[in-house]
Order: sequence, then structure tokens, then C-alpha cells
Amino acid sequence: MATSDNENFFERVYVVVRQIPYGRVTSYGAIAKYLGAARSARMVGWAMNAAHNLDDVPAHRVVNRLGVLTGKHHFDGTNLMQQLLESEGVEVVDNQIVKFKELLWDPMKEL
DNA sequence: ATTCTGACGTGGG
DNA sequence: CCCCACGCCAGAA
Repeated sequence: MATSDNENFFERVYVVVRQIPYGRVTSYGAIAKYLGAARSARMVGWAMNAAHNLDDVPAHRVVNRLGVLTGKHHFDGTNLMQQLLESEGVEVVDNQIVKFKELLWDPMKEL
């Protein structure tokens, strides 16, 4: 894309996050890597912060590489993120996703 | 323009 | 196992 590829880094993240299947989760690093910014995993998380206003972006399905709901603190409630995940059939114990490895949806692998 | 921070990740002690 | 420091890049003060 000659020049249209200059989409905001955020939007790129959104596109990937929006494709996360129901009941699945992914990590910031995985998304960053898919975007070619593996060294900027933080930016993914930062992008989510902006996505906070978008309903199209299920940020609750994005966790850190350990499967921990690190960003739950940013959600409206304290356990909103966990509730959303559990409502999708994702077990969460101690802010950590159970079987995270099995539920992990890697964009590079799936796409 | 400069400085700090941040929902990460990796590595080292 | 826990704690600390560095890298990375973008946005806000």
C-alpha cells in the first residue's frame, strides 16, 4: 500500500484483536509479533488502552504471555475482565487463565 | 523539544 | 522462586 499503510498502529492491533474467536485468548507479544513489531509488545497494550472506547475490540481476550489478566485493572470494574472471559467459557483463577496454552490463539499460527 | 510513563518480554542475579 | 534492569515505541504533560 503506497501510502494507505500508514494506518495507526492502534488500528492494526484492533484488526487482529477483533479476529480473536469466541472463547479464545491471545497475548500482547503474539499480536505485536504478527504486526512485525515483536519488540513493541508494549505498544499493543498501549493500543488497547485507546481501544478501551471501542466495543469492537474485545480487549478482555488479550492478556500477557503468562495468561494473566494484567489489564483487568483498567476495566470498568475490578473483575469485569475476568467475568467476560468466564462468560465465554474461559476459566480464570487468581487473575490467570487456566489452560491458557490451549486457549491461546496465535494470529501468526491461525492466520 | 524533553521527560515520563506504560494493559510487555526477555534476561540476569 | 523473587526482584531488578534494559529494550522498544508511541502518546501525553
